[in-house]
Formats: sequence, C-alpha cells, structure tokens
Amino acid sequence: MNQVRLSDHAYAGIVEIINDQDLEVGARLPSEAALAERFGVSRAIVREALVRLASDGITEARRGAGSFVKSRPSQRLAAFMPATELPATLGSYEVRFVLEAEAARLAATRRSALEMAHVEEGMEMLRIALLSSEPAHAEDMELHRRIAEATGNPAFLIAFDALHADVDKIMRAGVDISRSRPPEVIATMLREHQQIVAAIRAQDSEGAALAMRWHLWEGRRRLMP
Amino acid sequence: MNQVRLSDHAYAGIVEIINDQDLEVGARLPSEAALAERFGVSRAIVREALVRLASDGITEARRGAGSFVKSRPSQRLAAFMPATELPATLGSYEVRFVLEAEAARLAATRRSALEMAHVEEGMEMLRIALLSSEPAHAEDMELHRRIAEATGNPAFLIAFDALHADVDKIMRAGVDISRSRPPEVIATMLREHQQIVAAIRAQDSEGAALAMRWHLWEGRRRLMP
DNA sequence: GCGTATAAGCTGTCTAACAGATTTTCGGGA
DNA sequence: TCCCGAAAATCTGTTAGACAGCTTATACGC
Repeated sequence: MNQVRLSDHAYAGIVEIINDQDLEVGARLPSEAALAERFGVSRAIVREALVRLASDGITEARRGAGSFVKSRPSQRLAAFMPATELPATLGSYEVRFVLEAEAARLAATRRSALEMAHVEEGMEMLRIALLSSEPAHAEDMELHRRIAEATGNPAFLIAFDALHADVDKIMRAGVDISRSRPPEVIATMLREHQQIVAAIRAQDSEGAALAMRWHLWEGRRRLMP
Repeated sequence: MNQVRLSDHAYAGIVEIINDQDLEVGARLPSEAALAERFGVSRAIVREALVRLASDGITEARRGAGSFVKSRPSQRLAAFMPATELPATLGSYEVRFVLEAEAARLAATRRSALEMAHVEEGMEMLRIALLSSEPAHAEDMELHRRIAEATGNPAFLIAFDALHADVDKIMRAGVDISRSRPPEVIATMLREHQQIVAAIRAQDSEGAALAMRWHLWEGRRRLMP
C-alpha cells in the first residue's frame, strides 16, 4: 500500500496549528524552519506540506515574508471533510455542496452590477429577519437562489429550484425549521452568509466557493449534530 | 505580485511530457533526477512539482519505483480547463460538470452490486445503440441517469431529471441530436463512457469524477466546437 | 518624532549525501 | 532451457547545510 509520508504529518500538523490557535485569514504561520523544528523534520518536508496546502488554497506563500492563512473554512473542510469523501448524511446537502459552491464561484466571476445589487438586497432581508429572531428559512433560501441567479446561467436555477422544492417537502415533514435559535448561532449564520456575499462582491471566486461549502457544511451540522 | 516559481515551470513541463509523449495511465515518468536535469533545476524543485501533480490527482509516486501517470484526462483538464475557470458556454454543461462528476464520484464509492449491474446494463444498451449507428441520445441519458441513481442519494436524481428535462427541451429546439456521427467519434464516445463505468466498477472515485468531467468536456466540444 | 540605513529573518533554490524500497541483472541449479 | 534467488543498479524519501534575494524590524541620526 501507499506508505504514509512525513509531509502528511506536517500537512496535518499545520492544519492543526491554524485550527487550534484559531489563526484568522491573513495571519502568518510560523516560519518553515520553526515548523520543521516543531515537527522534527527537515525544511524540505515542511515545504512539501506547504506546497500542498497552497495548492489546496489553504495557505499562501509570500517570498521573503512567510506563509499566510488564505482561507479558514477550507482548512477545516480539508481536515474533516475531504471533497472526495462526503459523509453519507442528508442527501440534499451532498448535491448542494457541489451545485451551490459552483454557483457561488461563477457568481463571483460573472455577476453584473444589477445581480450583485439583487444579492445584497437578499442579504439585507436575511439580516433583518435573523436579527429580529424570526424563522428566516424563506429569506435564507431566497438569498441562495439569488446567488444561483447571479451566475447568469438559468440551468443553475432549474437544478436549484427542483432540489429545494424537494428539500422543503422533506423539511416540512421532518425537521422543524422554524425553531428559534440561540443568539450566537444566529450571529454565526449571519457571518457565514456575509462571507459568501463579500467574496462575490470582491469577485473572489475561490473564496466564494469555499465560503459556500463551509456554510453548507456548518448548516448540515446544525441540522444534524 | 506573486512571482513565478521554478516549480511552476516544472509542473507545466511534466504535464507537457505526458501529453506530448502520450503517456498512458500507469506509464512511468522519467526519474526525478532526469526531470531535474531536463528542466535545468534541482531535484527539490522537481519534487515540489510532483507533489502538486500528485495532489491534483495527475500522478502518483511509488517509493523506490518512480512516479506514474494516474489519470490522463485530468492532465488535459488541468492544462486546458482549470476547475476555477469554466468557460461560459452551454449553460447546462456547467451544471452537469459539477453535478454529474460528483455523482460519478459517489457512485464509485457507494454503488451496491445491484446498482452496479444496473449501470453495466445501461452501458451495454448504449454500446449496442452506438455500434448500430442509431442516434443514441436516449441511451446516453439513461446511462447517466443510472450513474446518478447509483449514488443512492435521491437528491441527485431530482436535480438530474430537472436539468435534463430542460436540456432535452433546448436540444430538441436547437441542436440536432440525432445526426449521424463518423465512426471514430462513435468509438471515442464509447470509450469515454466505458472509462467512467470502469472507474465506478473499480470503486476509483477520483477516476470516475475525472472521467465524467472529461466526457462532458469533450461532449460539449462535440456539440459546439 | 520621524525618516532612513542597517540588520535580521524569511523564502526560494542548490548541492551533496544516505537509508530503504524496488526493479533489473546475472549466475547457478534443475 | 527454464526457473529461482542473490547481488547490483536505480529510485524515492529525507536530511543537512549553504547562499541569493526579498521583506520586515531595528536602531541610529537628525
């Protein structure tokens, strides 16, 4: 079989550092030499791990300055949920993962000013609904729909609508959507959505896709802990 | 800005080698030392490039033996069509790319024996239809549908059906699906589908996803060169 | 207090080397 | 001739040390 390489440990170790020390986006990682000493390996091994982390969009190396955290969500996604092995849980989330992440990515690339305004408006509606502690499921869906719309590709809306019509049916039968949530959960949900919208606004396609994946991942976890 | 690193050249050079020399899946690449000499860089640089290629699923390193080609399609996909920048063409293909690639991936992971037989049967029907030079659009769709079914997740079927109902509508209006194709195109289409099915049979999730992406990419090109 | 020059730190890259795994080669025996 | 096993060649995984060039921090002079 494929033996474990040292750089695998280094990769996992660096992810662990970012998570445990709660390094935010833009924060600097320890230097390659420091990481090498900490893990008890050579600098070459740390470099290989960093190359893979950069390739995965988690870190970014700046020559002469250091390596920096590029996106928080992806670290945890990479650590707990490699894209190749989605856990078999709520089926619709598996589809939403790929469908809406791609929609966010394309929305970031192609959104017109009008579509952006449409998304921002949806965000504002969701914000108001969440902050007034109403059940904001409809506003949530509406924002997601507007993001799909911002791709400019009607095929996304077709798939989206078909899927969510079904999700609604399941949810109304099973999970209680309209249950009230503690304030910190509301704040988190708000922040997650804001990150997605901000990435689309900034035309950061990779960031938008990651933020969407992260949001859906957390959303699934909130539904089924 | 972000300067170009030598390993970028090495990465591109290795992809070029695989494409130009038409190395098949399983073929061995030149040794790290040989590649280093060819590109005029150190072995460390070649290693970084190989780590990234392996991370991208293109090559695979076997300790003591060498680096081997893991998937041909991805090389070309990586070279011509980075996942982050899908060209804005036929809208439905953008959705099919992510949706069906993920379906193929999950089908490879989870397919039961029954579902696998179902997929094989669909493949056989498509094979017969293609070889008798009939317009095999219906059989093509049926095979894709059975792959989505093999995920065991009904949500994929819901999105799939909604999408393809629409695609059919568009296609019947515009492109002539039933036009006859030259024999070499038929052989290619057959091979593409067989690769997908073979990967699912072998439970090679990454290979299945890549084969599906490759197939859709080529399919789109056949429709709109 | 502020600006600048120097120092320190960091990444990118190279060379040289060795352990351990794998493949190839080669010779001897049936 | 064919097969088997041992030795040799080859290759990856990994380490150490070194240096250029870029970036950030420090300290000094005004």
